[in-house]
Amino acid sequence: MNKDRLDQVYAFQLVAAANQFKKYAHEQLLKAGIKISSDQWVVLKRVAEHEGVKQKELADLAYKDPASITRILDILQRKGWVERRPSTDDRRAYGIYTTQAGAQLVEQALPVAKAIRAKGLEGIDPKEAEKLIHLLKQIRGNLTH
Amino acid sequence: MNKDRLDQVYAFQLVAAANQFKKYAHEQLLKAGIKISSDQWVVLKRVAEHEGVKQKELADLAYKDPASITRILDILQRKGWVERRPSTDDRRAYGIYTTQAGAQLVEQALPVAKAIRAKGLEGIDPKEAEKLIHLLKQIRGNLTH
DNA sequence: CTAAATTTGATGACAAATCAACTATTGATG
DNA sequence: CATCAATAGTTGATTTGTCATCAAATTTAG
Repeated sequence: MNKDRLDQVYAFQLVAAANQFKKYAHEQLLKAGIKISSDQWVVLKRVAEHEGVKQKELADLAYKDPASITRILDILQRKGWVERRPSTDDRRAYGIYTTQAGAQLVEQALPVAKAIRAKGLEGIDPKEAEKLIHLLKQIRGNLTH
Repeated sequence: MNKDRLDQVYAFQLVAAANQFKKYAHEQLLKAGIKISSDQWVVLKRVAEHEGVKQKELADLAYKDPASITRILDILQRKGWVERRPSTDDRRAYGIYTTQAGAQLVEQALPVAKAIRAKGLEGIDPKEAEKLIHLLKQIRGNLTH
């Protein structure tokens, strides 16, 4: 009757589910012939949705640290999926753009990403899924100063 | 009205909430004078609950990779909180035990850990929290072969 | 306009996750 | 019993997250 049993602690399930999601996503994308990680995908997708976005904005959009963005962009650039173009109005900043290959890859990966998300929600009522999103947002808010 | 907007995609919120939890926990534990990460805490707590546990069992209990367990135990050992004692019945394996300092630290950190979890659930109905745990388990199950 | 404060991005250090390769030991099978 | 597969743990490589620090550029104040 130990209330602290780890498998009943939400935080534990939260971290475990997040890890499993990343793992499954990476694996499924690989299986589809797309060598991209879950985090790289999030960033690439955001770039595709906001061509010319600055790294700082990207960090906000993806809820990631600017340092993480720097490194993920390094990888995406190395793979030839995005470009950094010097910003005209601010010489400290870059505008980030997808390359043709990057845009193509986004189109190719979109249905896979959708299938991955659907797989996670199998057997879960859409209403419940809505509630889940709301709860996750609230938790994150509670823990953010 | 884009249903795919990232902030509405559960996986995105899942990962963001998990990261935020780790971050907040680390920060609060530090503020309480306890230099331990969220992941180290999970492992240390499990060791305290299962003195003499083997690393493989620990990996299962904590939903972590054996390689992660090895490295986290290295740190916990370096900090003087756990011991690896050669297993008598299997010369490949170790029994993991908390040291006196480790056991003390668990006692000291327990209320802090509890407070951290409570903070995350502020304003959330306990029934909802139950549901959250269930949903997270189901998602993890859906994505696990 | 100049000096101070802020912002953007990069980098190094550390922790952690994943995968693959490796050693040592154990267990099973012919 | 000898061999061979499975298991426990370690290690290296790569990616990501967080923090702290830094340089360069911009903005704000005096």
